[in-house]
Amino acid sequence: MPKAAAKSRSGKAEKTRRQKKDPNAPKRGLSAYMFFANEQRDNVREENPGVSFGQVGKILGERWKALSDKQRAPYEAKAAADKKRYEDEKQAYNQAQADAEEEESS
DNA sequence: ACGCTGATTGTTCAT
DNA sequence: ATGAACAATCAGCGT
Repeated sequence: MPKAAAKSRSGKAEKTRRQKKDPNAPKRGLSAYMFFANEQRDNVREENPGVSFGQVGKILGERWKALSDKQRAPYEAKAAADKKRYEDEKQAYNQAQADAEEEESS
């Protein structure tokens, strides 16, 4: 194991509370679950017809972990690729900031 | 140097 | 259009 996350993810079951305060918020990349859900969404719904989002959502999460590490690998790979995408915006964001600063200095 | 928190991402479903 | 469980993330900031 590389390392252990000794914290319960900020422990906040709030909700999609976002709304950044940055000018061009470099929204991070998607996560492995996003890609996994993209592929499994139809599969899960296929095996669980009639299940409302409540069930599908939970089942989806259960199956997600049900996969083997190498099974999630492709999704993680996408997540990594997506993160790269985010890197680009984050970089542009940093640069834009520096640029704005320069302008501000002007 | 170290760790935490917050912000974000997409699905489905209903309203 | 948005919210909510489901999971990952991980980059920036503060101490």
